[in-house]
Amino acid sequence: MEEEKKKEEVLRNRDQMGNSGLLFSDAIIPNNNNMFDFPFIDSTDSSSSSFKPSTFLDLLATQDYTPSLFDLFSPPPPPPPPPPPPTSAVPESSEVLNTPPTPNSSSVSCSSTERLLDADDADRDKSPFNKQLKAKKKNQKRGREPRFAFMTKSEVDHLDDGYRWRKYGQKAVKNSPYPRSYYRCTTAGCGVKKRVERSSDDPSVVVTTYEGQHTHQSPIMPRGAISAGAAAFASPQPPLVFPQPQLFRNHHQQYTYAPAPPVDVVTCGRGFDPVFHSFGGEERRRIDGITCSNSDSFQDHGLLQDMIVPSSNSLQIPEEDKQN
DNA sequence: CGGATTTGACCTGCGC
DNA sequence: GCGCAGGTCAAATCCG
Repeated sequence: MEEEKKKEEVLRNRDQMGNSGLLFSDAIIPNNNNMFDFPFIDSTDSSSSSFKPSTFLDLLATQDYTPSLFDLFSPPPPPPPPPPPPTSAVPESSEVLNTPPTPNSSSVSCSSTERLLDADDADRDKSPFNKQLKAKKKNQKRGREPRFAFMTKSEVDHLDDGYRWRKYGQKAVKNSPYPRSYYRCTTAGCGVKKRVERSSDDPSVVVTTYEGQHTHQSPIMPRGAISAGAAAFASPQPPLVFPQPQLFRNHHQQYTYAPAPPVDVVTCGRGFDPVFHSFGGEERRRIDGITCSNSDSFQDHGLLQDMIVPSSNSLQIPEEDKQN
């Protein structure tokens, strides 16, 4: 019963989001598949062939050198990618929406990752913090950093993802009664930022957007749990990591996919399925060709459980990658 | 007392 | 060029 209600709620949210579109100017990529079924080929990895786990779990089992789940979404090393022409429809910044695991969060959606790290971004990642900030100011352009967005149904705005964040600003968002909070990773040398805001359409949904990649491991992250990510992207260098969702430990979380994104991301065949349950669940089921796991029967596999990943075909693949 | 948060001001990009 | 909105800074304040 409860499950049914949850599903309905998720669907509702999904619809709302779909109709109104998230605030994200960035693309939110919907996925039809359970994150774990998703082949994790990050667009970043031009050679997706290197690693194609069939499920997230596979990823986990495969590699462990990477600390965070988000690694999966880490942008590829440095492909000097000439920004795809507008026609390519590849948005400057695609984001991956996933579910941030927090106690209060119940549903999440995921989008795609932005893959292009322009030189500027790369520099920032390497440079000291203040330098990054200054650079940012100079090049304040939206959608340039790799982003990873989560839509979480949560009562709390700031979800604990395992990293330490420091709030450095808050702004009112146009067309939204809810303010947007800006956080920066407090780890020295790590310029990862994240924005947290509530959906104006559905106040119960918190949209968390991670920007940049962690240059360190999650301070409170149990190593094995999430390492799969990096592997997924087959990125030879695991240094950069996305915020690690410690939230994934929470059970009974449902995930919702964001509405179809205006991105040229390759979306799954038919839109996305709004509700995804924690992966690793025993009762995975296919809905419309989508594999889902039942949150109720969900077992604790670590943070990853709650992660929902876009299906392989829903993953946005950069033009350059596609060509490869 | 040190670290985190708040909050108004400032800067930058973008659309008109 | 101007105004708006988003993003960041930094001083003040709060809290453990």
